[in-house]
Amino acid sequence: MRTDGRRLCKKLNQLDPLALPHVAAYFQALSEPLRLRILNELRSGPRNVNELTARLDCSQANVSKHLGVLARLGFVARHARGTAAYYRIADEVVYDLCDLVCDRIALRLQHHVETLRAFRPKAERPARAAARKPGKTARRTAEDDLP
Amino acid sequence: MRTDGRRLCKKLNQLDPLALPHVAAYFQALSEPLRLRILNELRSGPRNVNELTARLDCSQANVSKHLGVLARLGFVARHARGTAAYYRIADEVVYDLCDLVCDRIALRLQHHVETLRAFRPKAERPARAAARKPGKTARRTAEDDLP
DNA sequence: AACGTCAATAACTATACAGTAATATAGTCA
DNA sequence: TGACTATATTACTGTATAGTTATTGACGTT
Repeated sequence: MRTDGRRLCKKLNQLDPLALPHVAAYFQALSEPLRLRILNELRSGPRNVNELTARLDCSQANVSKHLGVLARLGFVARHARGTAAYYRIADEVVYDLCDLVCDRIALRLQHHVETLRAFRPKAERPARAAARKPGKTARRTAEDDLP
Repeated sequence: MRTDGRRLCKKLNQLDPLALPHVAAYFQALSEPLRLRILNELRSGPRNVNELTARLDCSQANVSKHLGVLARLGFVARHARGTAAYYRIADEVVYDLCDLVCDRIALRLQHHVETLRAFRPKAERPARAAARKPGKTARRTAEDDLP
Protein backbone atom coordinates (compact mmCIF):
# COMPACT_ATOMS: atom_id res chain seq x y z
CA MET A 1 0.00 0.00 0.00
CA ARG A 2 1.39 3.30 -1.18
CA THR A 3 5.02 2.93 -1.95
CA ASP A 4 5.44 5.96 -4.18
CA GLY A 5 7.84 7.99 -2.14
CA ARG A 6 5.70 10.77 -0.66
CA ARG A 7 3.93 9.27 2.27
CA LEU A 8 0.94 10.90 3.82
CA CYS A 9 0.66 11.15 7.58
CA LYS A 10 -0.27 7.80 8.96
CA LYS A 11 0.13 7.60 12.69
CA LEU A 12 -2.52 8.90 14.98
CA ASN A 13 -0.03 10.73 17.13
CA GLN A 14 1.33 12.62 14.17
CA LEU A 15 -2.12 13.66 13.18
CA ASP A 16 -3.42 17.17 13.15
CA PRO A 17 -6.12 17.40 15.83
CA LEU A 18 -8.41 18.64 13.11
CA ALA A 19 -8.22 15.25 11.48
CA LEU A 20 -9.45 13.37 14.52
CA PRO A 21 -13.14 13.86 13.76
CA HIS A 22 -12.55 12.13 10.44
CA VAL A 23 -10.99 9.18 12.19
CA ALA A 24 -13.86 9.14 14.64
CA ALA A 25 -16.34 9.15 11.78
CA TYR A 26 -14.65 6.10 10.35
CA PHE A 27 -15.05 4.20 13.58
CA GLN A 28 -18.56 5.43 14.00
CA ALA A 29 -19.55 3.88 10.71
CA LEU A 30 -18.50 0.53 12.14
CA SER A 31 -20.27 1.06 15.43
CA GLU A 32 -23.66 -0.20 14.30
CA PRO A 33 -24.42 -3.92 14.39
CA LEU A 34 -26.56 -3.74 11.29
CA ARG A 35 -23.80 -2.08 9.31
CA LEU A 36 -21.39 -4.80 10.41
CA ARG A 37 -23.91 -7.39 9.29
CA ILE A 38 -24.15 -5.68 5.93
CA LEU A 39 -20.39 -5.71 5.54
CA ASN A 40 -20.39 -9.32 6.56
CA GLU A 41 -22.89 -10.17 3.86
CA LEU A 42 -20.86 -8.34 1.25
CA ARG A 43 -17.93 -10.50 2.16
CA SER A 44 -19.38 -13.21 -0.05
CA GLY A 45 -19.63 -10.85 -2.99
CA PRO A 46 -21.69 -7.96 -4.31
CA ARG A 47 -25.33 -7.83 -3.30
CA ASN A 48 -28.17 -5.54 -4.23
CA VAL A 49 -30.39 -3.78 -1.73
CA ASN A 50 -33.18 -6.27 -2.10
CA GLU A 51 -30.98 -9.23 -1.40
CA LEU A 52 -29.50 -7.56 1.64
CA THR A 53 -32.93 -6.58 2.90
CA ALA A 54 -34.10 -10.16 2.64
CA ARG A 55 -31.04 -11.74 4.23
CA LEU A 56 -30.78 -9.27 7.06
CA ASP A 57 -34.50 -9.25 7.79
CA CYS A 58 -34.98 -5.52 8.09
CA SER A 59 -36.61 -2.71 6.16
CA GLN A 60 -35.41 -1.64 2.74
CA ALA A 61 -35.23 2.00 3.78
CA ASN A 62 -33.00 1.11 6.67
CA VAL A 63 -30.63 -0.90 4.54
CA SER A 64 -30.46 1.89 1.99
CA LYS A 65 -29.63 4.41 4.64
CA HIS A 66 -26.89 2.32 6.15
CA LEU A 67 -25.45 1.60 2.74
CA GLY A 68 -25.40 5.32 2.18
CA VAL A 69 -23.34 5.80 5.30
CA LEU A 70 -20.91 3.08 4.33
CA ALA A 71 -20.63 4.40 0.79
CA ARG A 72 -20.05 7.98 1.88
CA LEU A 73 -17.05 6.83 3.86
CA GLY A 74 -15.77 4.67 1.06
CA PHE A 75 -16.31 1.29 2.69
CA VAL A 76 -18.59 0.12 -0.09
CA ALA A 77 -19.11 1.10 -3.71
CA ARG A 78 -22.33 1.26 -5.65
CA HIS A 79 -22.98 -0.06 -9.09
CA ALA A 80 -26.38 0.31 -10.74
CA ARG A 81 -27.62 -2.45 -12.99
CA GLY A 82 -31.09 -1.79 -14.27
CA THR A 83 -33.18 -0.65 -11.37
CA ALA A 84 -31.09 -2.64 -8.96
CA ALA A 85 -28.21 -1.14 -7.01
CA TYR A 86 -25.39 -3.51 -6.32
CA TYR A 87 -22.97 -2.79 -3.53
CA ARG A 88 -19.57 -4.28 -3.08
CA ILE A 89 -16.76 -3.85 -0.62
CA ALA A 90 -14.54 -0.99 -1.72
CA ASP A 91 -12.05 -1.10 1.10
CA GLU A 92 -10.91 -4.43 2.44
CA VAL A 93 -9.42 -2.72 5.43
CA VAL A 94 -12.75 -3.01 7.20
CA TYR A 95 -12.11 -6.70 7.63
CA ASP A 96 -8.71 -6.09 9.10
CA LEU A 97 -10.30 -3.69 11.53
CA CYS A 98 -13.05 -6.08 12.46
CA ASP A 99 -10.72 -9.00 12.84
CA LEU A 100 -8.46 -7.02 15.11
CA VAL A 101 -11.40 -6.14 17.29
CA CYS A 102 -12.82 -9.64 17.26
CA ASP A 103 -9.48 -10.93 18.34
CA ARG A 104 -9.31 -8.55 21.27
CA ILE A 105 -12.80 -9.40 22.36
CA ALA A 106 -11.99 -13.05 22.23
CA LEU A 107 -8.95 -12.41 24.37
CA ARG A 108 -10.99 -10.45 26.84
CA LEU A 109 -13.62 -13.14 27.09
CA GLN A 110 -10.91 -15.70 27.55
CA HIS A 111 -9.57 -13.59 30.37
CA HIS A 112 -13.00 -13.43 31.93
CA VAL A 113 -13.46 -17.14 31.73
CA GLU A 114 -10.17 -17.75 33.45
CA THR A 115 -10.94 -15.22 36.14
CA LEU A 116 -14.29 -16.85 36.77
CA ARG A 117 -12.70 -20.24 36.92
CA ALA A 118 -10.57 -19.02 39.79
CA PHE A 119 -13.75 -18.53 41.76
CA ARG A 120 -15.50 -21.73 40.86
CA PRO A 121 -13.53 -24.64 42.34
CA LYS A 122 -14.09 -23.56 45.94
CA ALA A 123 -17.85 -23.38 45.88
CA GLU A 124 -20.68 -22.78 43.47
CA ARG A 125 -21.35 -19.21 44.56
CA PRO A 126 -21.78 -16.94 41.57
CA ALA A 127 -18.61 -14.99 41.17
CA ARG A 128 -18.61 -11.26 41.73
CA ALA A 129 -22.13 -11.08 43.18
CA ALA A 130 -21.20 -8.22 45.46
CA ALA A 131 -24.36 -6.12 45.35
CA ARG A 132 -23.89 -2.43 44.77
CA LYS A 133 -25.70 -0.13 47.14
CA PRO A 134 -27.93 1.83 44.83
CA GLY A 135 -28.56 5.51 45.38
CA LYS A 136 -25.20 6.05 46.97
CA THR A 137 -22.31 7.61 45.15
CA ALA A 138 -19.89 4.75 45.43
CA ARG A 139 -16.53 6.22 44.66
CA ARG A 140 -14.08 3.80 43.26
CA THR A 141 -11.00 3.29 45.38
CA ALA A 142 -8.29 0.77 44.68
CA GLU A 143 -9.75 -2.19 42.85
CA ASP A 144 -7.67 -1.23 39.86
CA ASP A 145 -6.27 -2.98 36.87
CA LEU A 146 -8.81 -5.77 36.95
CA PRO A 147 -9.89 -5.93 33.34
CA MET B 1 -0.88 -13.86 20.71
CA ARG B 2 -2.68 -17.02 21.86
CA THR B 3 -0.82 -19.98 20.56
CA ASP B 4 -2.17 -22.57 22.98
CA GLY B 5 -4.05 -24.81 20.61
CA ARG B 6 -7.68 -23.87 21.19
CA ARG B 7 -8.27 -20.73 19.26
CA LEU B 8 -11.23 -18.53 19.92
CA CYS B 9 -13.26 -17.29 17.01
CA LYS B 10 -11.44 -14.47 15.35
CA LYS B 11 -12.88 -13.61 11.99
CA LEU B 12 -15.93 -11.47 11.72
CA ASN B 13 -17.57 -13.78 9.25
CA GLN B 14 -17.23 -16.72 11.61
CA LEU B 15 -18.79 -14.75 14.38
CA ASP B 16 -22.06 -15.50 16.02
CA PRO B 17 -24.44 -12.67 15.13
CA LEU B 18 -24.95 -12.23 18.84
CA ALA B 19 -21.35 -11.10 19.14
CA LEU B 20 -21.71 -8.27 16.66
CA PRO B 21 -23.02 -5.75 19.16
CA HIS B 22 -19.85 -6.29 21.17
CA VAL B 23 -17.73 -5.54 18.14
CA ALA B 24 -19.86 -2.50 17.44
CA ALA B 25 -19.40 -1.31 21.01
CA TYR B 26 -15.65 -1.52 20.55
CA PHE B 27 -15.78 0.71 17.52
CA GLN B 28 -18.21 3.02 19.17
CA ALA B 29 -15.74 3.70 21.94
CA LEU B 30 -13.34 4.98 19.30
CA SER B 31 -15.95 7.06 17.54
CA GLU B 32 -15.57 10.16 19.72
CA PRO B 33 -12.87 12.70 18.92
CA LEU B 34 -12.26 13.48 22.57
CA ARG B 35 -11.72 9.83 23.40
CA LEU B 36 -9.22 9.58 20.56
CA ARG B 37 -7.45 12.61 21.92
CA ILE B 38 -7.30 10.99 25.35
CA LEU B 39 -5.81 7.85 23.87
CA ASN B 40 -3.37 9.99 21.97
CA GLU B 41 -2.25 11.70 25.16
CA LEU B 42 -1.80 8.38 26.90
CA ARG B 43 0.52 7.33 24.14
CA SER B 44 3.27 9.27 25.86
CA GLY B 45 2.70 7.44 29.11
CA PRO B 46 0.28 7.26 32.04
CA ARG B 47 -1.57 10.45 32.95
CA ASN B 48 -3.96 11.31 35.73
CA VAL B 49 -7.32 12.91 35.22
CA ASN B 50 -6.09 16.35 36.12
CA GLU B 51 -3.27 16.29 33.62
CA LEU B 52 -5.58 15.08 30.88
CA THR B 53 -8.15 17.71 31.74
CA ALA B 54 -5.53 20.43 31.47
CA ARG B 55 -3.97 19.22 28.25
CA LEU B 56 -7.23 18.54 26.49
CA ASP B 57 -8.86 21.73 27.63
CA CYS B 58 -12.20 20.34 28.69
CA SER B 59 -14.10 19.65 31.89
CA GLN B 60 -12.90 17.17 34.45
CA ALA B 61 -16.29 15.48 34.59
CA ASN B 62 -16.22 14.93 30.88
CA VAL B 63 -12.75 13.41 30.94
CA SER B 64 -13.73 11.13 33.77
CA LYS B 65 -16.77 9.93 31.92
CA HIS B 66 -14.85 9.19 28.75
CA LEU B 67 -12.14 7.43 30.69
CA GLY B 68 -14.86 5.33 32.23
CA VAL B 69 -16.04 4.30 28.79
CA LEU B 70 -12.53 3.44 27.66
CA ALA B 71 -11.83 1.53 30.86
CA ARG B 72 -15.06 -0.46 30.70
CA LEU B 73 -14.03 -1.76 27.31
CA GLY B 74 -10.49 -2.48 28.41
CA PHE B 75 -8.72 0.13 26.34
CA VAL B 76 -7.23 1.81 29.38
CA ALA B 77 -6.47 0.72 32.94
CA ARG B 78 -6.79 2.71 36.11
CA HIS B 79 -4.31 2.93 38.92
CA ALA B 80 -4.98 5.04 42.00
CA ARG B 81 -2.08 6.81 43.65
CA GLY B 82 -3.18 8.95 46.53
CA THR B 83 -6.16 10.92 45.43
CA ALA B 84 -5.00 10.89 41.86
CA ALA B 85 -6.19 8.34 39.33
CA TYR B 86 -3.65 7.43 36.74
CA TYR B 87 -4.74 5.88 33.49
CA ARG B 88 -2.58 4.02 31.07
CA ILE B 89 -3.13 2.20 27.82
CA ALA B 90 -4.16 -1.37 28.53
CA ASP B 91 -4.55 -2.54 24.97
CA GLU B 92 -2.09 -1.39 22.37
CA VAL B 93 -4.38 -2.64 19.66
CA VAL B 94 -6.13 0.73 19.66
CA TYR B 95 -3.12 2.22 17.95
CA ASP B 96 -3.14 -0.44 15.30
CA LEU B 97 -6.79 0.31 14.71
CA CYS B 98 -6.23 4.04 14.56
CA ASP B 99 -3.23 3.75 12.30
CA LEU B 100 -5.13 1.56 9.90
CA VAL B 101 -7.89 4.11 9.74
CA CYS B 102 -5.54 7.05 9.43
CA ASP B 103 -3.86 5.31 6.56
CA ARG B 104 -7.12 4.80 4.74
CA ILE B 105 -8.16 8.37 5.25
CA ALA B 106 -4.86 9.56 3.92
CA LEU B 107 -5.36 7.38 0.88
CA ARG B 108 -8.83 8.73 0.36
CA LEU B 109 -7.67 12.31 0.61
CA GLN B 110 -4.89 11.55 -1.81
CA HIS B 111 -7.48 10.17 -4.19
CA HIS B 112 -9.55 13.30 -3.82
CA VAL B 113 -6.61 15.52 -4.52
CA GLU B 114 -5.82 13.64 -7.69
CA THR B 115 -9.41 13.72 -8.82
CA LEU B 116 -9.55 17.44 -8.24
CA ARG B 117 -6.32 17.93 -10.11
CA ALA B 118 -7.94 16.35 -13.14
CA PHE B 119 -10.41 19.20 -13.16
CA ARG B 120 -8.03 22.06 -12.53
CA PRO B 121 -5.73 22.35 -15.57
CA LYS B 122 -8.53 23.25 -17.97
CA ALA B 123 -9.96 26.20 -16.10
CA GLU B 124 -10.26 27.52 -12.59
CA ARG B 125 -13.89 26.51 -12.11
CA PRO B 126 -14.41 24.93 -8.72
CA ALA B 127 -14.74 21.22 -9.28
CA ARG B 128 -18.08 19.55 -8.72
CA ALA B 129 -20.05 22.73 -8.14
CA ALA B 130 -23.20 21.21 -9.57
CA ALA B 131 -25.86 22.75 -7.34
CA ARG B 132 -28.39 20.34 -5.92
CA LYS B 133 -32.01 21.33 -6.31
CA PRO B 134 -33.21 21.47 -2.73
CA GLY B 135 -36.63 20.18 -1.83
CA LYS B 136 -36.61 17.68 -4.63
CA THR B 137 -36.00 14.01 -4.13
CA ALA B 138 -32.97 13.60 -6.31
CA ARG B 139 -32.61 9.94 -6.93
CA ARG B 140 -29.13 8.80 -7.64
CA THR B 141 -28.64 7.26 -11.03
CA ALA B 142 -25.40 6.10 -12.53
CA GLU B 143 -22.56 8.19 -11.18
CA ASP B 144 -21.28 5.12 -9.44
CA ASP B 145 -17.96 4.01 -8.14
CA LEU B 146 -16.58 7.50 -7.81
CA PRO B 147 -15.04 7.39 -4.38
C1' DA C 1 -11.00 17.43 63.23
C1' DA C 2 -11.15 20.83 59.60
C1' DC C 3 -9.86 21.93 55.23
C1' DG C 4 -8.28 21.39 50.43
C1' DT C 5 -7.66 18.62 46.34
C1' DC C 6 -8.84 15.06 43.11
C1' DA C 7 -11.94 12.09 40.88
C1' DA C 8 -16.50 9.86 40.08
C1' DT C 9 -21.25 10.29 39.82
C1' DA C 10 -26.06 12.23 39.34
C1' DA C 11 -29.29 15.09 37.11
C1' DC C 12 -30.10 17.65 33.30
C1' DT C 13 -30.10 19.51 28.33
C1' DA C 14 -29.15 19.37 23.63
C1' DT C 15 -28.02 16.83 19.82
C1' DA C 16 -27.32 12.78 16.89
C1' DC C 17 -29.01 8.95 14.95
C1' DA C 18 -31.44 4.28 14.17
C1' DG C 19 -35.67 2.79 12.73
C1' DT C 20 -40.37 3.40 10.49
C1' DA C 21 -43.86 4.87 7.23
C1' DA C 22 -44.78 7.32 3.30
C1' DT C 23 -43.32 9.08 -0.95
C1' DA C 24 -40.59 10.22 -5.08
C1' DT C 25 -37.79 8.75 -8.89
C1' DA C 26 -35.36 5.82 -12.39
C1' DG C 27 -35.52 1.96 -15.06
C1' DT C 28 -38.22 -2.09 -17.12
C1' DC C 29 -41.83 -4.25 -19.44
C1' DA C 30 -46.45 -4.63 -21.40
C1' DT D 1 -48.05 5.60 -22.39
C1' DG D 2 -49.05 3.23 -18.20
C1' DA D 3 -48.24 -0.19 -14.60
C1' DC D 4 -44.61 -2.31 -11.97
C1' DT D 5 -40.23 -2.86 -9.46
C1' DA D 6 -36.20 -1.35 -7.03
C1' DT D 7 -34.01 2.19 -4.64
C1' DA D 8 -33.38 6.61 -2.44
C1' DT D 9 -35.13 10.19 0.30
C1' DT D 10 -38.10 12.75 3.52
C1' DA D 11 -40.41 13.51 7.82
C1' DC D 12 -41.04 11.75 12.06
C1' DT D 13 -40.27 9.30 16.67
C1' DG D 14 -37.80 7.28 20.25
C1' DT D 15 -33.48 6.43 22.33
C1' DA D 16 -28.67 7.10 23.32
C1' DT D 17 -25.14 9.98 24.57
C1' DA D 18 -21.84 14.13 24.85
C1' DG D 19 -21.35 17.93 27.61
C1' DT D 20 -22.46 20.88 31.74
C1' DT D 21 -23.23 21.87 36.60
C1' DA D 22 -23.46 20.47 41.09
C1' DT D 23 -22.47 17.17 44.43
C1' DT D 24 -20.36 13.30 46.85
C1' DG D 25 -16.68 10.69 48.55
C1' DA D 26 -11.71 9.51 49.31
C1' DC D 27 -7.29 10.93 50.48
C1' DG D 28 -3.79 14.10 52.18
C1' DT D 29 -2.17 18.02 55.04
C1' DT D 30 -2.25 21.11 58.72
